[in-house]
Amino acid sequence: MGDEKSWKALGEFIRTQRRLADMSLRQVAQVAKVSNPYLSQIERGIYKPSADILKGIAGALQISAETLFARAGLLEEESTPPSKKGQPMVEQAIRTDPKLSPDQKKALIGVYRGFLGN
Amino acid sequence: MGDEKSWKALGEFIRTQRRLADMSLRQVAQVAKVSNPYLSQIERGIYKPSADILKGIAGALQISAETLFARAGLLEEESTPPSKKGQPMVEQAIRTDPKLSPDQKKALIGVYRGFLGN
DNA sequence: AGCGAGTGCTTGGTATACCAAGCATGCCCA
DNA sequence: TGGGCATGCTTGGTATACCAAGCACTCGCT
Repeated sequence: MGDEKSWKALGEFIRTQRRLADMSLRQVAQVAKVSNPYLSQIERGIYKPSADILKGIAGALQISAETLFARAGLLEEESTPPSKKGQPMVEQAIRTDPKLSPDQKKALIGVYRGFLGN
Repeated sequence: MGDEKSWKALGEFIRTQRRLADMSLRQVAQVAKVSNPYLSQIERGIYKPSADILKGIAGALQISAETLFARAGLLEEESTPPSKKGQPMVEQAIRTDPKLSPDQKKALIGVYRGFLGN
């Protein structure tokens, strides 16, 4: 059922985030309350973590659980309830901010997109 | 880790929703691609369904997966109380962006304020 | 009554999520 | 050179999520 691929990608995403936060396997594992080998295996896509494990990992990495769920393909929707559908709120707000120069806007949006994991 | 109580409540919620949709265990189970005994046990709080099972059940009951995840206590409630007027649009948008971690939000806002200061 | 089809539940078993202990390698400092 | 100490990984085992088969019951129908 699980698409295999999603899980693999999820693992890589987690590893990336962990390295980005400059933390070791054991550090994250301890905070997330899982064993370090298991975390390792998750990162390599060998096992599919259950939901509460995912939540723990998200907490340890200080990223939102929703993000991980979405990455794992467990949430169908990109929650885009209000306003504009094509563009995220943040980008829209940045673009329309009169106090920012064009270069600054570009930089900010760049950082923002970087954070989203792309 | 899982609060026991949440899982019990989740099960009752699922059963309620199922009855409300006037469906039998087997019907929902088939659509959700789980066995009917297992679904029964989930409804009685005996087992904690994994995330993809939850997603399947949500689909079968035509309710959003997010709702179930929230019920299961897997998503911390975002509860974005809207609009503070004194705050710039950009900061507000950043703070309420579900895809950003707290640290990332802090960083982004930091960059933004830095730009305004120069 | 008797049966057929519906309901939810119990039970034995299998697959897999998850862990404790330990291995292998690399880095630092005496 | 060699012993701590950190890193990520392997392995054997346990707990539990999940299923197939079947039980006990109820409700219409004839």
